[in-house]
Amino acid sequence: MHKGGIVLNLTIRDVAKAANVSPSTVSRVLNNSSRISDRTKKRVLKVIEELNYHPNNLARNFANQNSKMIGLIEDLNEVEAFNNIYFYKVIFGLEKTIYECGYNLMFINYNNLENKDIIRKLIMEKRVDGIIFPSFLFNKNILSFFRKKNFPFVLLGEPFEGINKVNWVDVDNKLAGELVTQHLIDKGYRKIAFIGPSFKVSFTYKRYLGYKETLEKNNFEINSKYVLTDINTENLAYITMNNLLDKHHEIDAVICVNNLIAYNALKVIKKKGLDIPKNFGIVTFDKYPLANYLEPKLTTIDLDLIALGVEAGKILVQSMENNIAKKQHAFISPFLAEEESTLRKG
Amino acid sequence: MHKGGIVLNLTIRDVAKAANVSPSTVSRVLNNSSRISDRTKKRVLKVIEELNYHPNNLARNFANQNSKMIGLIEDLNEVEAFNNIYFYKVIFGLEKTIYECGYNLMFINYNNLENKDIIRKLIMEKRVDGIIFPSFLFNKNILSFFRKKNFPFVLLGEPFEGINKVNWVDVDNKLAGELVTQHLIDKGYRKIAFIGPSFKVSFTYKRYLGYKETLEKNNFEINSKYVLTDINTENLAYITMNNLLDKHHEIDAVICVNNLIAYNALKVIKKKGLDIPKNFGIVTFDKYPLANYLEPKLTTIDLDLIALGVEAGKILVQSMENNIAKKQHAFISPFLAEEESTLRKG
DNA sequence: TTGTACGCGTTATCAT
DNA sequence: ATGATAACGCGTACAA
Repeated sequence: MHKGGIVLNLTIRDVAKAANVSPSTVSRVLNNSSRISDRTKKRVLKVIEELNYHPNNLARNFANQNSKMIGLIEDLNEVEAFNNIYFYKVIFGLEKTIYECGYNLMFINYNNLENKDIIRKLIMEKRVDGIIFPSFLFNKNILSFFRKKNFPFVLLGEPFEGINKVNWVDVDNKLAGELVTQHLIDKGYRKIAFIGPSFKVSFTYKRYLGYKETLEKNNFEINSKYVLTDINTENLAYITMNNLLDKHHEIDAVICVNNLIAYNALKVIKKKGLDIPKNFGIVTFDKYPLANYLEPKLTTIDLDLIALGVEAGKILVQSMENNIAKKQHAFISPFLAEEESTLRKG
Repeated sequence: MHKGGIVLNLTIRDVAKAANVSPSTVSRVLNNSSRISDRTKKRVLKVIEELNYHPNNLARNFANQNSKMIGLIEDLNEVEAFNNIYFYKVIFGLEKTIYECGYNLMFINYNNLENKDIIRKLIMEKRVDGIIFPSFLFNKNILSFFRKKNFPFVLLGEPFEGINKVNWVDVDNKLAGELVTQHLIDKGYRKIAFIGPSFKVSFTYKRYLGYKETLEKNNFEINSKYVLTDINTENLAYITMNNLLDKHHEIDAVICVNNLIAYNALKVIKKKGLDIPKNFGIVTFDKYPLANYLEPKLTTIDLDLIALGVEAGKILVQSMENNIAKKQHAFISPFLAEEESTLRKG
């Protein structure tokens, strides 16, 4: 296609002309919309093929006033390379799911932004048709904005408030805490410690709740001295575990909320000469990256984070296309993966 | 804004009316384009603020015939959770860089696609303004397509052919091999083995080249029996290392091309009772995820993969905006991070 | 079933 | 420095 010497892109009109139909017919074929005779449809398709015509997505989006794009906001930073497993799996599952539904994924790192009002911007400027973001960015203010706009979104992580008013997905961390605690009890461990970051980190608190309730259910005494939180550096994990074992020789198992804490706790346990799993049990959550590469390999509660991404995508697409008011949430079930660190007779 | 009872979005015309200027003036303010009187500019800006007007990005993209979107194609699969570190850092650096230049990132997982002709599709349909993809997807066919379209792109990884005809970024793997080999030599290790995946995996071969040339430079004999490749499972790594040490007691150091091979090699070395670092040295590439969490901690050649993403973004944006014919490439320099596994007097 | 005509919101060109 | 007007390519209401 040339006009005045400048190469132009093929349009729906060019196809129409070549196929001896009107532009709207071509459009209908493209969107395989209602009632087109098979004969013309085939003819048009053939011309499209011959001319190597590709619809201009910019024009389509404009005409439809949608972007066919789903925004994913994450908060990645440079140092925490260990977060990446979470990110990697969620984005894997999410992209796959939405792509199959005809959407593309736009990724935005909150951490890199100077303008923190990104959510409003994306929506007001019609850059995305739906949006997924971590629940820590959610609040009443944002909620009323979404309400007013009637804009579809899904939170990654159960929000602190309004859990029935919005779509969200999360790992069932309480269940994870229950599973791991019951496992230790079944294996005959009796004095079980719990060590993790701050309770403000929601999965820490949830896992703790599972721990606590399972102890209660089994009529175990709950000793607050066995519960250590606010462990946010590797060094602190080491020191804390060391103090704990010095003070409480009766402790015979520990639940570590993350791989890094487990790594350091394990170091302490080995240094003290305790025999794992015979005299001491240790467990953690999430298999990657370390749990299976320590000596001994750690029993973990493994989390299907790909499924988390898949669910987020499904819920979002559903609420975009059906425009349903009913809010959904998905709890991904964790599962026990027993390894050497608790492998003894119950 | 209402028309016939339906809520419409604010347009540039509404702003124009309210500010008593023409739509084109508003447009000029929005794009802070040439010569607008400060007075009108301020007035328009004030109205935009008051009305809470946001430009419709779909219309903008349509009018400009660009998407302000950069496509990143990666090939992630479900199982290889260890590859993700690479992915995480590259996307971090890339997104940051292009966002600052006014572009958004669209992420596509090649692995999830049934239609493998994604690159052409993205470009023909004008879904992206520039594209970044792994060099294994690159070939003559694709090259001629890009040439014809004059479309900007950057390869992740040095391509096998046409290295001066296209933009690409890569880690300087040959240098990495040199650094690590020279380090071992400086530390007094004399019989150095090399163990990795297939030479078809380009970084394996490059690291090997660095190893080989450094041995030559130091007048060390090159023994092909010390070079073991095609190690693509953990089990194979273990067996191969075991055989190697059984046959060649004189070996006193090993270079492991990745963390997983290093993990298994280390197991063998320890099982054989060799004293690290005193009598045996072991090194690997990339710090994450395992190198610093093994006993002993491994000396590594660390790779700044964030910088890789940053460079890819810079080169792409440059070639999009300047439309320069000159092809660029960036080699990211690796650096030695000495740890316990080679920590002895040279 | 197919064709005609117009509108989507912005930017660019050409006036003034 | 600002305004009027014509694209940009597609989808769709309405007509036939």
